[in-house]
Amino acid sequence: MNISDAAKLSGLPAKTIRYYESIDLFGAPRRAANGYRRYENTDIQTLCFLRQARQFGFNIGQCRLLLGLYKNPQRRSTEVHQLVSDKLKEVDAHIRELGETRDLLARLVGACANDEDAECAIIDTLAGQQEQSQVVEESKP
Amino acid sequence: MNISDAAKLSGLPAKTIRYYESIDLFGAPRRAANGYRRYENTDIQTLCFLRQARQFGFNIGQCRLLLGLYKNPQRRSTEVHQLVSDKLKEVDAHIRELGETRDLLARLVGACANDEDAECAIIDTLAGQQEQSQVVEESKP
DNA sequence: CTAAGCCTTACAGCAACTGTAAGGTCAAGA
DNA sequence: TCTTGACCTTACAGTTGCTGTAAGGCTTAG
Repeated sequence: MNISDAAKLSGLPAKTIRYYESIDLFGAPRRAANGYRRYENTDIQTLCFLRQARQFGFNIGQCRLLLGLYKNPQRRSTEVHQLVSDKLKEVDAHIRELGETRDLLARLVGACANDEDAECAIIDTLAGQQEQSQVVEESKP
Repeated sequence: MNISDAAKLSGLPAKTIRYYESIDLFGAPRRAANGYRRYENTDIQTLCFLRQARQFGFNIGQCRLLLGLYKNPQRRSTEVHQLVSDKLKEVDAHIRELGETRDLLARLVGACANDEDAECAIIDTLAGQQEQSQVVEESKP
């Protein structure tokens, strides 16, 4: 099948499939006489694997590792487990971080008068110079 | 003061300050005779504002808007409120999305035997072809 | 014959920086 | 005075994971 069929079946844009080929994430398929890429059903499996892994937040390097395990019949499931639980920790950390940002934003929203006045607690907070402990002298007055 | 002082005081890398100048987010400061950028204390306020806004997840475009409001004494706090509560909604949506990913990952981790065997529920799940409803015929068999 | 709809490559662009190279400036110490 | 090191400058490339665009070739239906 041609690349657009592979795209439909895998759920990845054709452009992305070519991109994965260009970075050697997905092996180059054989070509038809006219130069068109020809994909097999097994290629679709692999492309789906990549789409899913990306959807789960694995970056390209991690996808490469996962794909190596996927293709390796001698893999041990504990290796896969390790990769995925590391990613889980990563996502958890990200969620916590975002949660803190969320709370700070909520506090800002709550503090703002939300009226026609120029005075604004949000602006005041954003302009706060947390990093500045003292005023520095001009290098050359 | 020179750019490295401004960097220390604002908490932004000097490189980032130059970058903000290059994209017209932060106005170019006057130059000393030797060509060095000279920053005033009021510049530090603005740079801190930008650092904080970026930390809160506002992108450069949104920072531009916020900065406009910051610098405009005729602003109405409701405009600021709008921007920030929009961002809050954005962050909430992002957190929900990540939460779903987290749950799916946790399910994967739970399903994996985590042993020396090659059989792995994670690999099986990732290879699942959700998008594929039927096998497509070869375009040219 | 032509028009649409595929396919190909190559290059540019996105966000928001960060790294590197190549060179100018400045203050302190031997 | 020379030199060393820490600044500063610009310009360009690289990062991540694609996506858009251009320019052209192939294929198929009418």
